[in-house]
Amino acid sequence: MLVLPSAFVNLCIFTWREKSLMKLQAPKHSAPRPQAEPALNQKQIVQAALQLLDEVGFEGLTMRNLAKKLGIKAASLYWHMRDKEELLSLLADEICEPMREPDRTLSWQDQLEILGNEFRRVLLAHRDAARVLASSGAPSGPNILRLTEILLRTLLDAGFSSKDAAYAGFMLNDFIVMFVSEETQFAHVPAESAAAASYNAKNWFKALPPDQYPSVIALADDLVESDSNERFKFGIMILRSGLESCLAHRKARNQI
Amino acid sequence: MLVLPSAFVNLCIFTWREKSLMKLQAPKHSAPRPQAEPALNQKQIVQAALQLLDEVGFEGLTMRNLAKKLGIKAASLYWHMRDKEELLSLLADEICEPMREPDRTLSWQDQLEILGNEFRRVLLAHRDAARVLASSGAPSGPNILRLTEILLRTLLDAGFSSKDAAYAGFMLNDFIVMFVSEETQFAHVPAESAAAASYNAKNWFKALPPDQYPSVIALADDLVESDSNERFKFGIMILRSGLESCLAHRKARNQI
DNA sequence: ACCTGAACACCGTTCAAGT
DNA sequence: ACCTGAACACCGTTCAAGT
Repeated sequence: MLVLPSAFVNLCIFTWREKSLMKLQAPKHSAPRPQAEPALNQKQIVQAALQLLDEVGFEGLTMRNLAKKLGIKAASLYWHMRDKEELLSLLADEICEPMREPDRTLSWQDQLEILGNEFRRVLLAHRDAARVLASSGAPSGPNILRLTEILLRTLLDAGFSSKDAAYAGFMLNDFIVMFVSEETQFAHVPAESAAAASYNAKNWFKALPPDQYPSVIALADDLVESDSNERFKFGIMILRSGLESCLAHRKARNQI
Repeated sequence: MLVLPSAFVNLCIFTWREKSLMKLQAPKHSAPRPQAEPALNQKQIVQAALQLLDEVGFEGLTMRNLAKKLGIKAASLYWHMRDKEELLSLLADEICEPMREPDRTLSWQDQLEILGNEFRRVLLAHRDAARVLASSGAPSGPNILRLTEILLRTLLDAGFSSKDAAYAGFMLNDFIVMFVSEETQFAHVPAESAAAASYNAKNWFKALPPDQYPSVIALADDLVESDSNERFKFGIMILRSGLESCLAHRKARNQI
C-alpha cells in the first residue's frame, strides 16, 4: 500500500546527497537498440539484486557483492545506474510489482484493508523488503506510482479532502513499512538463538525495579513476543476506525 | 513517547550481529573509582556524540569522527563501549532525557497526546534525533524505560488489555519516530535548493499521464509540501480516535 | 557503448603493544 | 586502567583507460 514513504519526499526534495534535481527527469525511454542485446541491462541487474537480497539480506546488498554476483566489476554498475540510491528505488519498485488491486466495488474501508494486506504480503515475499522500501526514496517506479494512485484514489473516493487524503496516505504507508520492518527484523537469526534471546529479554524486563516499572514488567511478555498477524490486524483496525471517525467528523462539520 | 521502537525488539531478541545476549545484562554499576577521574568517561563520550550529531548529522556520526572530536583515536572508544550500536543506544537515551511527564489527572487521551507532543519536541531538539531512535535498538536506558513505563501505564489505566496496550504502544512510538524522521529529512539542505526541488517535484507529478495517475496529480501539492504541525496533529487525531473506538468496542463486548 | 583497473576517501572493529 | 599503532576487511564512487 502506500507507496509514498519517507522515500517519497526523499526524491521530491533534492536528495540530501546534493546531486539530484536531475533524478526527477522523465524515466529513461529505453533507447531503441538496433544491434544485439548488450551483455547486461538494468532489468537484469535489478533482478540479480533482488536475488542477492533474498540470499544475504539488506546488509549484504552492496554494489560490490552485486557486481560479483553478476560476474562484473563494481564500477560497471555505474554505467547502468547513477548510484546505489537508484538501485534501491528500482528494487523497491520491483518488489511492489506483484501487488494486486482491491475490488473497487467494496467499501473504502475494505479496500484500504485489502490494500494493506496486499502491501504486507508483497513486503514479506522478499527478505528485508520493507527495509528496501523504507530507504528507497523514490516514487518514480511505475508499480509504486500505481499503488500510490490506488491508495489516494480510494481515500478521495471515500470523501477525504486532498490534504486529509495525502496525510492519511503517508500514515498508512509508514505504518505498514515500519510494521513489516519490525516483524521481519529477526526473521533470519537461528530459531534457537531467537528463542533464547526472547527468554532472556523477558527476564531482563521482569528483573527491573518493580516500583519504577510496574507496567513494563506486567507487559513484558506481550512486548517481547507477539503474534504478528494479530498485531497487524490491530494496527489496521485502529487506523481504519480512526479514519472513519475523522471522515464522520468532517462531514458533520460540513453539514452544519 | 513510546520508547519501544523496533529498537526494542532489537535488543530483546539477540541482535542480528550475533553477539549480544550479553547486552541484556544489568547496567554497569559504575565501579567505585578510588583515584582521580579518568580522562574520559561514557557520559562525556555520549555528550560529545550528541554535539557531533548536531554538527554533522547522522551520516557524519562515525566512530572515527567522534574520536577525532574527543582528541583520541577511534580504537579508544571501544574501551568505553562495546560497539557503535551501544553508542546509539546511549545517545537515544540521552536524547530522551528532557522528556516531561504529562499530568496524570488528565484524560488518557490528553495524556497520550501530550506524551506524543513531548516526544516529538524532544526529537526535534537535535538534528537527526529521530533517526538515532529509529536505529538505536535498545530500551535499556533509564529515560527510554521511564517513557515506556508512562506510555504503557497510561494505556493500561485507560482500560486496554495487556496485549492491546503493548500493540498500541508500539504503534504510537513507531508513528512518532517515523513522522519526525520524515519531517526532518531535509531540514539541512539549503533553503533555496529545497524550494527548487519542491517546485520541481510538483511539476514532475503534474506531468504524469493524467489518465493513469489522476489522484497523484490532483494531490501533488499536498504530497510534496505540507505543514508538519498540522500533519502531525492529523496523525495523532487518527490514532487517538482509533484507540478510543477500539476501547469502546472492547468494553461493549465485555458487557454483553 | 560498455566494461575494467586502480585508486580515493572513507567505514567499524580488533588486538598486540605501549604507559 | 586506559589509550595507541597498525592492521583487517570492508564500503560507495570516480575516472582514465581499454575494447
